Amino acid sequence: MASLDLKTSRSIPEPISRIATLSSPCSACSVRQLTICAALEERELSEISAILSRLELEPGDPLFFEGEPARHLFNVTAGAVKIYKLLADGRRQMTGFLFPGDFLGLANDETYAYSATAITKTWVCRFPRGKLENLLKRFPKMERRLFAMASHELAVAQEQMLLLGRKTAREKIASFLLMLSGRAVRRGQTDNPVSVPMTRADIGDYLGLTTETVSRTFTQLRQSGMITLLPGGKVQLNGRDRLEEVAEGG
Amino acid sequence: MASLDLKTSRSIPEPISRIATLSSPCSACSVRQLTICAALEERELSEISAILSRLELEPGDPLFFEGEPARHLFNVTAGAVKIYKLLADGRRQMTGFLFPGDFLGLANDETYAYSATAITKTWVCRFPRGKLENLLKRFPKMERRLFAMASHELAVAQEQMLLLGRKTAREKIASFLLMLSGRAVRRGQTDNPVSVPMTRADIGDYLGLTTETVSRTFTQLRQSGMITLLPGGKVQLNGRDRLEEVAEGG
DNA sequence: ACAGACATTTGATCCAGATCAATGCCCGCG
DNA sequence: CGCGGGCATTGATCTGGATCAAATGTCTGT
Repeated sequence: MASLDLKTSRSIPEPISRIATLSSPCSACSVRQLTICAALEERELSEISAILSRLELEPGDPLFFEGEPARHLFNVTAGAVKIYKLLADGRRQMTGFLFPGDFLGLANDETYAYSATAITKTWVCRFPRGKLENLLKRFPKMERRLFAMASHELAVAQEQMLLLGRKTAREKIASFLLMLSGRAVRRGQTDNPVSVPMTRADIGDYLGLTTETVSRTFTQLRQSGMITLLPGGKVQLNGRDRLEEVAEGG
Repeated sequence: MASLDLKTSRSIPEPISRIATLSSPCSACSVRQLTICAALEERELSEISAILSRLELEPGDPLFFEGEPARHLFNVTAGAVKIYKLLADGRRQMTGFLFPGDFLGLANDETYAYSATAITKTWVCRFPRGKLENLLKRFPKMERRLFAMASHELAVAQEQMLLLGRKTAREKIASFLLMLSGRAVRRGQTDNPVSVPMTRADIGDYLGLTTETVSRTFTQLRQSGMITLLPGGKVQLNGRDRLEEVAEGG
């Protein structure tokens, strides 16, 4: 279970997450079309390049903690990140899993509303909040892009509320696998088998279930032939249509 | 329970929701400082006034349905609106209750991601999507304001995920009452007793509970002296601190 | 004031998923 | 090659909230 003092503020520990020495140019960024940077022309990329730092994170490294002053915004370029909120007694709700192209760190008041931790070895671009805001003022297209991404997040969040409030364990797991698969395909990766880089506990905290129920439900879906569990955290979906029917309560 | 064909698209039935004849000027709008219109100078208000229609809705009147083409955006100026998503078999998840100053209708793709219905007699300003977007381009401050409102919604949505996934019935109801109270105060209304204009069924669909559990939990909180149920859908909070402790699982 | 339609409350029972408890599996490391 | 520490799985049992079932309130319109 979570140690209870996760909220005690320490920010990114620079010794662990060292600044990448190789600054590969933004023009070569493989996920640029998925991020806010898609709003910039080739010749404008140097502007954003000038304000970002590239960080490399090990599994378990924190990006930031809930309640901390929100000094940076981040863009995932490789790996996977989990974002979550905690209750005082340690109960945890994962509010999202982030993959290459995803953006995080938007803060409504001046502090982060959630904590963020790398799941796998992860690379991120980090933008100082103030500098990025200045850039947004100069490039309205980029601001519009960011707004569009936030709107999309909002729709995803509402879908997740439907899942958390009204779906059964079986429906939740089916929805989860389809979500991972759909997101993989949007990033140009293989959608089947789907890579599931997080632990059963993390999945449970995302779906509002316990580790045990997640495990049992995977077993049950496997036994009914809808999925096959492959080594290395991969899951093969045997017939997306059947899973979709389960996910929507059919 | 919900009739199952709610998704069959009809949009606002104009006969029911008649266009207000009195177009009180935006300069006299009592909730202007809470909405996107707060971003405009006094002299710019005519621009927004020119593209909006004022609608008056009766309890139960729909604003729009999930899946419908998203032709309009709305601003609540008086009353209360519920927004929700449905599963195929009629299970419902309320994703929000909206009050004066709140904005709705943001759509990520070209269709609404949720349905919206008036709870009480309600007044809204309605903006055609395309015309509002043109205005946003001309008034970047307004776009920034809308973005800030969306960011705020996102933080609220994450808080709601924590509630849905990890809180007990008691904690959910306590959180709900505090949320209503906090929002009332932001609109300059009395925060205690708090007005609860929605039914037990609606509350249940918002908190991921059944009507019966909502009712029982209200009774339980009443019996432990933390709240008093007043006529006319009002609830008096006896000691906010105690309720807050309950809401955070203390 | 009264009928009818809902909304709410309360009671009895049930069950999906939580909790408690081993055991198995896998991988890194000495 | 065997040992130790996290996961993951599986089993047994418990329980919070769902479900099924009546009352009982409370508005609305006539």
